[in-house]
Amino acid sequence: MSNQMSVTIKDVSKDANVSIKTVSRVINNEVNVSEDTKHKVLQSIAKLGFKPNKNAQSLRSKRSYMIALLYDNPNKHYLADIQSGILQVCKETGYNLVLQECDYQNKNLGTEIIEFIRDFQIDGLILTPPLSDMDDLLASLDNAKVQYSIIAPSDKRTSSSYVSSNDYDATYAMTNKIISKGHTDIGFIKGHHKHSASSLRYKGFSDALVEMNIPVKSEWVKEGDFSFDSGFNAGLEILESLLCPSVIFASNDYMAAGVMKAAQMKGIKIPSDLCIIGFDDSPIAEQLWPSLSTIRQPVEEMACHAAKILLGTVDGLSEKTESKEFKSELILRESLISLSG
Amino acid sequence: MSNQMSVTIKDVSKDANVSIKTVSRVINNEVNVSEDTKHKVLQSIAKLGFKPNKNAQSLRSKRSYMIALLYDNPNKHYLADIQSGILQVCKETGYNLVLQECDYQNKNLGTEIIEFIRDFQIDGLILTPPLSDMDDLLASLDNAKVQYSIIAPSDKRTSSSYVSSNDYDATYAMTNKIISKGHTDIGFIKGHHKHSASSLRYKGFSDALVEMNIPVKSEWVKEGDFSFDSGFNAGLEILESLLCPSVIFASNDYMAAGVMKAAQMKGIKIPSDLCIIGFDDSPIAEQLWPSLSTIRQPVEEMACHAAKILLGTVDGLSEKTESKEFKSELILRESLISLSG
DNA sequence: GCAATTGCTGATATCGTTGTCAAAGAACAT
DNA sequence: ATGTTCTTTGACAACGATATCAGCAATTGC
Repeated sequence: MSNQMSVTIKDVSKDANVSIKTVSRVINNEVNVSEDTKHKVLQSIAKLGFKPNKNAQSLRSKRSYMIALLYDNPNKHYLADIQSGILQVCKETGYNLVLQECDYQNKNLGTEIIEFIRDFQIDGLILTPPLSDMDDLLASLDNAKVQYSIIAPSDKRTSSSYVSSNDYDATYAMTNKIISKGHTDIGFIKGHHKHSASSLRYKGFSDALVEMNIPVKSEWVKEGDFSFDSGFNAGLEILESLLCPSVIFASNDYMAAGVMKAAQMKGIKIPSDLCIIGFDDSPIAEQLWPSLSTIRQPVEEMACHAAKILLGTVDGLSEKTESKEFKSELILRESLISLSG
Repeated sequence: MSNQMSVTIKDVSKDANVSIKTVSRVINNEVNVSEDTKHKVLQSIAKLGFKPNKNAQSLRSKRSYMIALLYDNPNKHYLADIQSGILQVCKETGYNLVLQECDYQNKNLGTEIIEFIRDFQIDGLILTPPLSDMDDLLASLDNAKVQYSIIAPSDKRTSSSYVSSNDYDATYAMTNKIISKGHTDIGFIKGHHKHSASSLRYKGFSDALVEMNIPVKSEWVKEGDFSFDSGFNAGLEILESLLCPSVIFASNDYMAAGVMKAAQMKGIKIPSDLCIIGFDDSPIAEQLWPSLSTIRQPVEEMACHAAKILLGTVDGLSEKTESKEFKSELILRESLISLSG
């Protein structure tokens, strides 16, 4: 039978025959509590099944034990992975996650976020692209002394706390892999221009080409926005050129899937007539036929790390965690083959 | 410049020259406050930019202004839609959403959920399938007097608060549509057996066949678990039968996509050799080639409604919202054509 | 040996609300 | 005029934790 009334710090203090302050000290792992009393208190806590009341803690200590995830990203798989990474850490540390969808085009975004934090006394934020790419936003957060950690490609180092991915290196490596298979006619579909990942991925691609003395053909380079439709349209455009490339490298898997559909509709055989490469290793990459060669970033792990960083600075109890760059992995599947003839 | 210290009810009471209790009354829309004082207080609130402190409110009133979404569902698009529906309502009402991933096989699930609610003083729950299908879980929640609303197929009426979908009618209608195109050899892939939607969808299918005097061929009926892989495997099995059906109807789009890949790998042309039908209208349905005929449920709207129902019972301020059944819509795309010959 | 420091503990104020209860005045009934 | 009810209001306690500060004992320094 569970009691209607919940156990409070007062009950524990009575049971353990100490003051409530001492119980509080034990809960918060403060120094200067003798081993004896600590043990006594912990026993009473376990015996009574005491759990501190979050609201009372928050009210008094001005901390909410809540962190918020800010996002403006249509990719639901990406977001879901981010969420589960953060939730893992939250579960361990007793924090709670609040979701906040933002509009990156909103002029008052900074103000609204700071207001949101004040209203709910949010302890810290985790920002994902493209929000993590907005320097002015980060500046206002810094200015308001808001704690946050960001998940972003490797060129963003404005924040002291970040988790980054090596987008440049990844596309550079993949492009070399493509070239090593004998291809020289390679198209590219860029991502949304507001994401810093977009330019980094393109730069990795073009640098690799240039380094091998392969010219970048501008009619084979299109700009998408990471959506399936934009990939589909860009794919159609490229495939209507007089001369078609033998490979199209899209900046994410959804756009790559769009290219694949466009090619299939035009009767172009994949991979014999056209190879397609994506980025992200979304579930769809494996589900397409032929399956998509792509690049995997450990998104969930990155989110996990971002949460640890944030809680390390926000929560005195947790240990500090360092910023870190995560490495991507090339995933080679059916959609990329050696150039025949 | 925003003040470091935030404005409290005390500041408002001083400014409006009333007691703090009267301010509290105005905030909470209590009766028996004269129009004059109410107006005065509201003006002071606006002037000072006062926002009640959630933690203090929660501590005193024993309500957290947080609701939780419980789920155990691998379909990320579905979850994302559910989330955004709930978040819309939360934003309007000032509530907050907490995510809680559950394991439906966990023997102690009921106990753990009740503990979770007690710890965080969660005001109410929203349950999604398959959790919303677990009668024993719902019973323990009822028993613990936990407020919740459920999103589930139409046969679940244990809770007084539910949002339901007409899965039976939808597959029944789609099956008739298939038959009207001249098909009689129709395979079916069931969903995960723990979801009540699975049996309802199958029943809608088989009832429609039986009613038209078309026998259900058991070698063309397989059980999947809503995942792409399970659809792929079930598809392979069916397509290796001596006699292949001219249509395969899968209980969701991911399984349908699996079937499509299996067929394409075996060189079976879609839709001329085999038509494929899905369920859910996930984004992938439009992205496949040929695009998938499927059934759309207004998931986001349903979640929105579920949140309104919950807050109607939890929050005295919100108005009560009634339970409701939402209708599905048949989406006909390239993957279904009339039987030729 | 005495002062200064350190380690441990508890009494009490406090966070910002809502709940309880009583009081004052108006309205109405007798 | 008096009693009863209803409306409106405020003083003060309470929610369950942490913060402040003071006190006492044990240790250290000289």
